[in-house]
Amino acid sequence: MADTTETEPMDMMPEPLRARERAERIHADIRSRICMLDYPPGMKLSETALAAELGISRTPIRRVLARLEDEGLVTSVHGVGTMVTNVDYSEMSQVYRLRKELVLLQTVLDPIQPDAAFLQRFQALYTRSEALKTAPSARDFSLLDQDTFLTLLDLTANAPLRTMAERLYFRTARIWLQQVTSSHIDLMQEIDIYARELQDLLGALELGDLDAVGHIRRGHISMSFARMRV
Amino acid sequence: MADTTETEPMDMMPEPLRARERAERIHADIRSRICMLDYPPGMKLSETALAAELGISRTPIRRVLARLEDEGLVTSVHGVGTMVTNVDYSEMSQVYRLRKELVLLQTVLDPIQPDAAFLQRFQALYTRSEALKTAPSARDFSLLDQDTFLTLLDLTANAPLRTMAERLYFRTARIWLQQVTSSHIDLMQEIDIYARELQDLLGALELGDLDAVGHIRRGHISMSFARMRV
DNA sequence: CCCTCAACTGATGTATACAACATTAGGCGA
DNA sequence: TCGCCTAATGTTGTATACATCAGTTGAGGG
Repeated sequence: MADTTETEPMDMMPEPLRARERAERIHADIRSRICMLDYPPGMKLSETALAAELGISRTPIRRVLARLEDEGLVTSVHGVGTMVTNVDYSEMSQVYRLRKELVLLQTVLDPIQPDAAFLQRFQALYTRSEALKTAPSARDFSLLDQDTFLTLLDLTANAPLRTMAERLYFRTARIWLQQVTSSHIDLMQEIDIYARELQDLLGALELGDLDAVGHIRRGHISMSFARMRV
Repeated sequence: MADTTETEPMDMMPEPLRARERAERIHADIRSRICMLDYPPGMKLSETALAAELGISRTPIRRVLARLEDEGLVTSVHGVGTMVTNVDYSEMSQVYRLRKELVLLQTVLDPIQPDAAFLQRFQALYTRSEALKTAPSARDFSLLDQDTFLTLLDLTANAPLRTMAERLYFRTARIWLQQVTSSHIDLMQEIDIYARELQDLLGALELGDLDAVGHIRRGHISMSFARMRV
């Protein structure tokens, strides 16, 4: 009698959030394309085109775009289109000043002491930064910076702080890539500086000195911003 | 030939964001109902019912609910419904600890010196707090606290900080009202303390001492949280 | 040649029917 | 009477047709 229907009541993880998960992937995907300048500022993101590309209808696409608009990465105007936002200096300045403060809170509010696995993950990041010296790539650099940020986010258990820091990071992550592309800053120099930063952070992490981690990051965020304003 | 169509090209404010504005109002409205416990935790918010109540379709309602879900005020489950979230102690604790830090940043990062009009607005808030002593009302108290928060938000020009502080505030604003309703804290005592806080803040504002404003608020947030954990 | 305006095009916003899903009530048999 | 299975119901998620809006283009008149 069990042949007629295959209900499979025993499933390790039924994952009733299949739809939610898909939306999450699409969101992260479009966000990544914006931050990697695959979708440059001003570009129109057609809901119809995205829907066709992903093989779904406009409805779930619109939900993702609405979230991206909340996050300040796109703006939708009725009758015109959905355009990737540009980042002006004033806004960028405000975000950076706030990030400089939040990065300190990340190691003060609900700090999580790094374990061996974490140190290994971070060591891999440092290795990548050294590899960039022999094979410079602005895109790979941006990806490394993104992975580093997300890794260091695991040092705090404060969920609201994590989400806010993440929103702020992706809000201005593309600025650096823009500056490199337009040759306003030197790629090789940035790679050298970044490798040193990761080395410094690795040393502080091995000592378990999270306070030092926060201040090292703060200093680098500040200097990185200072080098950009050409 | 102009009789057939009434285009009215001359309008003071064409307001092309009529739809956007409506969504904003609906969002603020539902958010207020949740924070005022008109929609208590666990209550199911039917999209169909809300759409019928507002005389529109489910589509714009769903957009608002999706945003509220991003803000942590509701959770939607496929096939079940959209329920008002509950706030557990751990989450509340994390939010309060973060708010204590952000309230300091609000008067440090991009401070705006209060002008005469601002002082007058704040004076009105203090008057309301004194009026509450003769006519105590938990609901009016919550509304006053909300207005006070939004007013003090104008002391910083940092847009990202403003949006984040606002999100955090509304995330846990209903906790206090819950505690009063369940008689875990004394309403009259809270009103007295709050009136004193507004008096202290008014004095600091009149002196233009924004640093004092931040620290006074920080202390009151901390003590308010301490009084709540029964 | 230039200005005006009206229709066209393509975009987002909305309404609605349908699909997928979870819960519940009820019937049927052991 | 108890347990299981099935159908019904109500929910959110999706697809799609339509409404609304803004930019564009081209024809017509001065």
